[in-house]
Amino acid sequence: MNWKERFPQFEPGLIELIEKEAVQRSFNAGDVIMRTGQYIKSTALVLEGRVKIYRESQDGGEFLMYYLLPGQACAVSMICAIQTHTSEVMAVAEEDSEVLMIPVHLMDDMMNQYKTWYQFVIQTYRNRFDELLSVVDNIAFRNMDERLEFYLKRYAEKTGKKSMDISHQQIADDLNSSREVISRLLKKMEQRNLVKLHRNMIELI
Amino acid sequence: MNWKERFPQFEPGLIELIEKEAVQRSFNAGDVIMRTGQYIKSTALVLEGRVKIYRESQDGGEFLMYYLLPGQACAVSMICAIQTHTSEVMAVAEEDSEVLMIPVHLMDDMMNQYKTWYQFVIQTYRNRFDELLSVVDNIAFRNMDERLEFYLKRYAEKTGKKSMDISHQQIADDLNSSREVISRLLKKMEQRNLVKLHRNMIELI
DNA sequence: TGAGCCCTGTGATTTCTGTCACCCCGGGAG
DNA sequence: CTCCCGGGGTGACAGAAATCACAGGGCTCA
Repeated sequence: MNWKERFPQFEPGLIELIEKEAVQRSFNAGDVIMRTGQYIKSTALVLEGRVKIYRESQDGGEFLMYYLLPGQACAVSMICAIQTHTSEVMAVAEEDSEVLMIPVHLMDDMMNQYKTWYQFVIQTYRNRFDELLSVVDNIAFRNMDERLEFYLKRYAEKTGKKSMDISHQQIADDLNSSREVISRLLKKMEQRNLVKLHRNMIELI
Repeated sequence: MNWKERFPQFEPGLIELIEKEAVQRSFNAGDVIMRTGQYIKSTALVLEGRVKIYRESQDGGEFLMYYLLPGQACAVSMICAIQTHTSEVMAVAEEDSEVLMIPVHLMDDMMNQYKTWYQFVIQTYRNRFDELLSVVDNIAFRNMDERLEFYLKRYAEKTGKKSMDISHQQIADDLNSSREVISRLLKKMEQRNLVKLHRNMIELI
């Protein structure tokens, strides 16, 4: 699929520029696209697949913030890009993914010259900010059982599937919890007839 | 103090427009500037004082996100403004404050016509996003004792004072915790010689 | 076929936090 | 001055979650 179809709103001049300067890269499921502390050289637009953005703590903990789907971009990479910062988050391909990498040194001009670009950037900030807000809500106000339900619901939404191929351990990592806790809570959900548990797979009901 | 001195970066045309269309309002300490669920009619720029932005849960819990100081603006009000949404956060004056209210229907044109304005908006998004990230870090990875230390440090930074006039109950509210827990943790901090406790006042060391 | 690994279930224990109960103290209102 | 109220200290307890320990089952690979 041609990348332009993912971003039909972009104006011709912008498309030309991207065509000339950006690089399209493929990642396999599990590949790290951007690492915490890494110097950012490009802004990433997702074309295909699914990218997971999460935060890392000093002592090895992880915490999932949100997913990027085709047509979306990483707000953090834009933020850091403009300031020539290092990344504050990890980006990992959760499925095989196609990503368009736009060199950061172009950002300033693109913002100035292409209205459709800065609209896209603003839109991106807004969406990520909103998602971050709901994430804050969850960890600030909710117990693990409710957070788990939210997690599963969101996962199903993003993948569009009712059955998710994921282990309890992975969920625990994403929620910065532990496997046993997740297992127990899932068991309870199964008893409430909300899910059906299988090996490496959870079915939503 | 004239509001223009708070925003020296704004270009002449923008200043004129704001002069003509915006309204300056005064709030006393404790006044609610924006309520959760309220329809947003203006974007707020802080001129004087200190404004607290926090999230509310359905069941009465609060959770402090960050402070706005003079020269800063509420990213959330911009987000909602552009989409003509309702507010997702509370904004309360923590000190007597002066706020410039810019009607939301102007936002689109301002973004298009005034470069200094959209730079300001982008900057605002970036800063708030960054703050939100560090907030997420704290609640996701840290225990209450570390969150408390972070809270006190930030409070001292924002006010520029080493002694803060605040009750344990207020801190507990901001952290969505309870008074007893905060009291105990503060006691421990006092034993570690990090603070000195007084009635309605905490001294940082 | 057997070894090793990962996934899952489950009990026991511990730590952290929230909640309840009750205390004292200081300061302002009457 | 006394009363009352909000601020703060503290113990006891409850519940959530993390941690430890261990067992069984399935899958892969030699």
